[in-house]
Amino acid sequence: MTKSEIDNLDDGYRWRKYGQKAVKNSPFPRSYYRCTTAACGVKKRVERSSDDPSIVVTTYEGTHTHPCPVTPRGSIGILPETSAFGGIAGGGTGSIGGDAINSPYAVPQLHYQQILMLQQQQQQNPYLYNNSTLSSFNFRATNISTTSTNPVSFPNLFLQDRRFSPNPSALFRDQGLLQDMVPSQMRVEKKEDQ
DNA sequence: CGCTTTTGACCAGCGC
DNA sequence: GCGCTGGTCAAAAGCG
Repeated sequence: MTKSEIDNLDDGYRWRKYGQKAVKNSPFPRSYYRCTTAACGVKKRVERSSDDPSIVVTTYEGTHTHPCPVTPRGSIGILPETSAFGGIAGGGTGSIGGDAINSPYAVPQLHYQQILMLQQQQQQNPYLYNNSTLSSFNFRATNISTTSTNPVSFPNLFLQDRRFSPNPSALFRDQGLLQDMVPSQMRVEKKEDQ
């Protein structure tokens, strides 16, 4: 679970969307993605939480059989092995089964990408953010990696959602959502199962 | 031209 | 068996 107004979180892998469905208990559609790398059948589902639209629930299914690629579509997608999250990019991400959202591996990647996107958004829409919100992200980001030049094309991400949210700009208007984006609260730890 | 996204159709599982 | 729901397919369109 990741707190973000952006659905299409870039976790460093390349995904191809193969379906989208409206789900029963949510006004938001669920999107289905497959890893584009040949011989890697990892899938992920992306949906928005019904009771908190600012939360994106990403469910990974399967394990990547390849290292995290450098995505040619403008995102570096690389999480250094020496990062605070330690060796995530080595390929052992995700977990099989419905509880993949609780994977201790997948979540930090999303978190990292979010930081990069937030930095980008601040550059494009500085007036939307207060200083305290972004300063914490900048701090975390520089601690994670110094190569965080990730030109995520976030306007396109909103185009994707446009059909399903009558007024997407409302998400931006509501500064409260962004102010809630505290890094330590981005991931919902739910450790159990087995 | 190749790759990705969109989107309606199709299919399988499940509850009644 | 039927309807509902979630997941996948595949053709068409879009994009760089």
